[in-house]
Amino acid sequence: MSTRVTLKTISEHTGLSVTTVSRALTGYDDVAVETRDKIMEAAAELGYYPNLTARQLQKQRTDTIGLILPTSGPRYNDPYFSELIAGIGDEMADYGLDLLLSTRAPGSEEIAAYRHMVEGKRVDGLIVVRTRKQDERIAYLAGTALPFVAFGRSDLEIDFPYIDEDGESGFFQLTQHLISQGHTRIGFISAPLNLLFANYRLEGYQRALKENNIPFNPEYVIQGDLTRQGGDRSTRQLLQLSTRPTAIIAANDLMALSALSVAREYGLKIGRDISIAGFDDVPPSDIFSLTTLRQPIYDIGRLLSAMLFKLIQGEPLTDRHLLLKPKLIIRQSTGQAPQS
Amino acid sequence: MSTRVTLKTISEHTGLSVTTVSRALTGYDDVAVETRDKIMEAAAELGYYPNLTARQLQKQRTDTIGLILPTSGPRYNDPYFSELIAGIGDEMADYGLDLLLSTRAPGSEEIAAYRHMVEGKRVDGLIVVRTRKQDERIAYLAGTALPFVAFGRSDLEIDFPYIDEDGESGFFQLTQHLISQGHTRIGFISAPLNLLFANYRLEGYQRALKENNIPFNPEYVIQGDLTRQGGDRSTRQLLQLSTRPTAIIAANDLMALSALSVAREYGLKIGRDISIAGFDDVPPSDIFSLTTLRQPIYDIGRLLSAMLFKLIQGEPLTDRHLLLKPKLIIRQSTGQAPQS
DNA sequence: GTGAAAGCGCTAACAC
DNA sequence: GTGTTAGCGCTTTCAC
Repeated sequence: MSTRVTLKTISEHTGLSVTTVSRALTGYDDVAVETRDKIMEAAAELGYYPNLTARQLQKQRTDTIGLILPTSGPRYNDPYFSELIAGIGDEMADYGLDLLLSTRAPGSEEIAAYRHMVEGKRVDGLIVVRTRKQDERIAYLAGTALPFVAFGRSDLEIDFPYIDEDGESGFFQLTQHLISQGHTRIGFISAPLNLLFANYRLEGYQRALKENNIPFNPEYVIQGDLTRQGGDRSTRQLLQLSTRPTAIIAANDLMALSALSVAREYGLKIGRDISIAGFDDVPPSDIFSLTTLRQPIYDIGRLLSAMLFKLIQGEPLTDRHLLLKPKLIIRQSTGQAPQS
Repeated sequence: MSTRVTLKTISEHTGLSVTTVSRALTGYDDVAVETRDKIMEAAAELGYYPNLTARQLQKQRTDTIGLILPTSGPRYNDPYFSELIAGIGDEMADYGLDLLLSTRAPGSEEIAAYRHMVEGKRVDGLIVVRTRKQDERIAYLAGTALPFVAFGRSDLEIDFPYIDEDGESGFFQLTQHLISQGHTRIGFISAPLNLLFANYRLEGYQRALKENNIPFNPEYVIQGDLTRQGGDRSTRQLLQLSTRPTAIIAANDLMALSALSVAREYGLKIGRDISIAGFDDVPPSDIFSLTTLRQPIYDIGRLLSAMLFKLIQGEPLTDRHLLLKPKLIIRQSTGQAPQS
């Protein structure tokens, strides 16, 4: 059964040249109707399917885009990437493009994976996610002819197409909301500051404090690592302070959910004794009435793909830079500040 | 800059034939040391990187494995797949294999995606996840020469390599545990029964009831859909019964977490008024002290990949079938059955 | 409308 | 040791 069926096979079966077979199958219209029918029939009968690798080599196009996920440690810990992949995958499927995916921890191996895809000519374009300070991936890709889009801005002096959520505005809004509920001691569990979005979120928080003349207390800012464990640790640190915060904002939902749990353990009633909020609105967050900023990750995946597809097609982009406003979702985990 | 550097380029620069260049670069030892050095140098200088597509065509090997995720609807909703992808991606990276990923809802499009990968010769092997009743993917692949492994067993009369968790034993254990705590009215939020694992889990639950002479009450079994929303709906249905269950088991954590939240809404104290348990032990579950069965999804991803790699290499498998025992993790969400 | 020839970039068999 | 030739399976001129 595994006798390979190629154009040649069909050519031999029909007595027509490989060229004609190719043209008939590709749907060219300069082929006589009856030859086409004959070829189609033979192809169906033989179970022909084009060898995509051969086609790629010939066309110098892979119809594939690349995505390299920056992992960290054995556990992945974030529904975030699931959503993103689904968005990208679904959109790419609409365009008939495949997705080549790798997982690699930041570092030299990661760049090697990029080189592998780019210089090995395995993809027509790339999506970079979770941009970092002085992002080497961006720097590398910018020196390349390959189209790419990023989820996240950059501090490099390079112009490239991206989509980002406006974390500054989001966390400003959220902090502002908490302040309006009487909170002045607001803890902040940050993401690692080498991730660019972490900085924006922190800035939004700081701006809100400033505009409300609330002094910035460095003790209230803890650098978490976006994981459950990090959220747990950071929350404990905050709750052990002599004057503990009445509210805690975490840079992502996963850490906020951890905070929820730790606070309960401390006997605090969520939304009354302490307010807690996050960022992302990932699936389990609504279950726990977590106040958060909604970031439509699935849709962002689709948008990124749509942008990249246009770039690959050589079409102009209407917007090279898209800054999405996250939506504040107020739930039960935040409330009036306690009278202290 | 984008002048393609191929073997030919190096050949011209060094005055050596393409063949020799190829051999030197691939590390054959039948090349004179000085020619090799000369070639290496030229390659480095020119920034040569092999065209992987060309190599694939020639070697009839793609060094790529495929994974098609069965998605359903716009939201993906499950940290489960993130973990799995990380496991697969990390292991494949160790083998130097790439991962070609698609997302497709079950149906004809899905099979088309499989055909695309298989018959288009895009991959050397495939991983099938979440097996279903009369799984057409398995049936299709079994009729193919391509190596594949599955996460999940099958009800088809086909022998194929798989890894599965023993959901029957897991849910038997869990149900048994609840019964030993005095529960006799135990609700069960099932996964869709076309998913094979759903049946095993249900059977484990039923066996535990039977062995303890507790009559099976069909009203207590609701078919959920593994999502947050499904868990919510199903829980409400259970809690509205005239004699409501004192415990609820859900086929996955996401639904169990929903149940937790709904029960709270009903004013029930978790672990006292009602016991709730799930399956998976995904990241947020420990935060909410959910009793559950731990399934090491990341590791399963690695194991699946290791198996597939062996198959591709033509090495024999030590175990064609691996049935993992999930580990019962007892947390605060379950406790003694209330009196009454 | 159809076919012959060339070539995408690589590796492998076989000379020399 | 190195080069020549052939070929992986496809598409694309360019004749006829």
